[in-house]
Amino acid sequence: MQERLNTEPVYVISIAAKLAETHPQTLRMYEEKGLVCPFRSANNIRLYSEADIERIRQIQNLTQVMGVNLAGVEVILDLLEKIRTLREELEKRHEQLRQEMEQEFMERLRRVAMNMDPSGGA
Amino acid sequence: MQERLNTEPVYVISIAAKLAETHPQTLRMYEEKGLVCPFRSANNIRLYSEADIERIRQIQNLTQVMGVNLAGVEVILDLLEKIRTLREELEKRHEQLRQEMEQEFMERLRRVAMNMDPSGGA
DNA sequence: TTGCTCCTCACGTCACGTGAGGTGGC
DNA sequence: TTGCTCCTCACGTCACGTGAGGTGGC
Repeated sequence: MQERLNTEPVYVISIAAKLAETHPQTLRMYEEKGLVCPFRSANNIRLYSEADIERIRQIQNLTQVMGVNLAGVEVILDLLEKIRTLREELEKRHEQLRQEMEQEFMERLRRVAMNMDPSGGA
Repeated sequence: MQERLNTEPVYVISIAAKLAETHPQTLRMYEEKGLVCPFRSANNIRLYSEADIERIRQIQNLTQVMGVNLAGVEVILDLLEKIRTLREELEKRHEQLRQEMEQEFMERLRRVAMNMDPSGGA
């Protein structure tokens, strides 16, 4: 439906639980274990964002479908994040290398040109 | 002690269990779940390699220290393997890019030289 | 008042580790 | 025979999910 995830925390716990097809008490447990940390309103009510819901769904998939416990979920989510970071970092390094080599090329080209046409050199 | 891991399967289950500080029955369970698959001798005896022992230690660390269950261990070991592969792959691509750009440089240099010294060109 | 929220306590179920028990081949 | 191996069965413990019970503010 939505083109991008709404990161504004807007869902109270009952709605969040329905959206992620789980139980409010389970969400409170996830928070206690530091797995999903919703915003709190001024009067202490938990408020979940779309991103939170998506994370809850991912956790549900790991626990219910794959049988992973919450200690495992924590490690796995960290590793997935690490993979994402690694990919981005290496993408960046790739681009950086390309630019460095382009610069080196220009430098070498300049030197070669100076050798071939001494009148232009110092 | 050893410089590199011996991949020959040489340890029977009691020795393997002692080396990894666990119990033979636990190793049988790991095998049943497909986590550690030792060789079998002609008379059906399990034989573990150094690499197997190292993997068992890694599993022990995940379960005993970090509290991850075996379903989680399976996912985590897969992800760690994926990270290793990803790193190697991108290392390779990095080197490949370097060579491609070097080739491109030589090509561009050749063209420039032809322009600057028409007598040498066709 | 109704329907939500907050919290804590407790129970059922299941996975994992571990031991026991009985077998068989060097 | 001794000490290993193989296997299966069963129990204790713990984590997780879930419900109940009692509170408080729109």
